[in-house]
Amino acid sequence: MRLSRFFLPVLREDPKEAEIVSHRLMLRTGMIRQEAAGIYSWLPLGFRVLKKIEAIVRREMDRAGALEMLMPTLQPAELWQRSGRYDDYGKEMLRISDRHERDLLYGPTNEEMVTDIVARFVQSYKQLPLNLYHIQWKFRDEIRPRFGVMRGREFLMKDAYSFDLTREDGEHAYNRMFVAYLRTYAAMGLKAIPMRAETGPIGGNLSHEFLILADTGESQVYFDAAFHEKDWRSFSIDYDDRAAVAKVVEEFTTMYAATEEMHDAARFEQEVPEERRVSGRGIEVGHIFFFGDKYTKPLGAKVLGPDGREVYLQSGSYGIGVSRLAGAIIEASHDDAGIIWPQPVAPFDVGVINLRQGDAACDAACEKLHTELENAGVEVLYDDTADRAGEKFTRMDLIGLPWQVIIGPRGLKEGVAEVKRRADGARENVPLEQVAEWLRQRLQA
RNA sequence: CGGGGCGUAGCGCAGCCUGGUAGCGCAUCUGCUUUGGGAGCAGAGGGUCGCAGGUUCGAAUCCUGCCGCCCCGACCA
Repeated sequence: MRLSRFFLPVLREDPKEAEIVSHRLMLRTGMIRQEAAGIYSWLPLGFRVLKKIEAIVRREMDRAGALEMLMPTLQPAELWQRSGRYDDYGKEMLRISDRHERDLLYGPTNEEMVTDIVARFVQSYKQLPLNLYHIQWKFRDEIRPRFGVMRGREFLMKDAYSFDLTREDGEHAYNRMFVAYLRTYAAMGLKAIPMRAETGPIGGNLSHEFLILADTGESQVYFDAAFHEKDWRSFSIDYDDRAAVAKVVEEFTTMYAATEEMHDAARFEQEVPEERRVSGRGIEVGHIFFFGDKYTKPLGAKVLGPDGREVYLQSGSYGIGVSRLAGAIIEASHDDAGIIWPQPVAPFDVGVINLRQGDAACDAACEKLHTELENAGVEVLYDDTADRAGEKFTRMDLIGLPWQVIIGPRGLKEGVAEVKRRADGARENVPLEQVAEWLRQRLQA
């Protein structure tokens, strides 16, 4: 992609409304544009990140046996009247009426709808287990939207729903999602600590939140430093092996970790040696619930079991804030110069900087590398603009692509390009003809 | 919803107190010179001063009402 043909409206100055770093950087890099309080357009750069996050979430959900579908943003009120939540949900739910004055709502979540689908089509235990998910925009009319996409009113969420015959099966479904979440965050270069959570308006009795640490987090968290020593890399797992899945869950839930609401200071002090007690701020990036028949009962989702008796399904729901993650990742990964994207979610893998646009040798070398990289399947943003060198460096650091290739007359005399790693600023001169392969190897690693 | 603040050019701001018909920096456009960490010179374009009413010869400025946005608190992916 040539920068001259891309849409990258970077702002030179900090927008005054942005208080926290991710919001500021998302606005400055032209990832998003605010349309109303808590409602954003995703411009091309931001949209690429959103798609990357979504792809990782999708891959891990599919891997864990969940099935992707798509439910609408608008839902009939009637469905929610049956579960009793039409009144319970309060003002946070956006209510709409159509031309026939039928009551609709912009979905804040989809338990009712998915349960209704399952109730209609699933009659036998032989059709279980079932886990359906979608990645769809939600609307919650927050009292106070803030911090950009971290607490928007409209936001993109992956929500999965499991349906099983027995409580044991249901808990295994819960555990599968738990493990899938660990893998998902790890694949984005994040450590998300699972913590026991309150169930809120979703209801139920088994629930965990996943939080990543960042100074600007909205939750106060307390946990055992032993979490830092865990192996967070994507580990392989057989999702059908109940014992293996349960073991991973146990491994990540026995150490103390709690948010403010669930924190028990006495227990914390008793279970965790003083030097390992950590407290800090966290951002909630996922929340999973197991709630048994809370929704299946009122919505009539029941099947015949092997014994010929009717039973209500055991279900759970599992959410990941996809759009919030874009902000959360920036909170966890940036420096004074700008964003430092973990490669799996970076909008492009590599930025090529032509220091002397218009110079025949520089143009030729950049064009050639640009083509080589694209042919090799590397996502590259080539700064072919006539801007000055300093502006190009600053802008490239700001948008935070993992790798930069700097090509100018000075290096060309030696037949080299300078390759810079954004994360730590490490630079290396690489012979021009080897740059594409050099990068390809590092991107695969 | 309670408390605080803001709305003037694409962005950041001044002007408002003390009314006289809008200005600065950056950005944008043209030309020339520059070119390895946000260049210089010369010129140019761009504003319903959030909206509505009122006071006045005259309102960005004073008064009233409304709208929008941000920040702090109680709730949430």
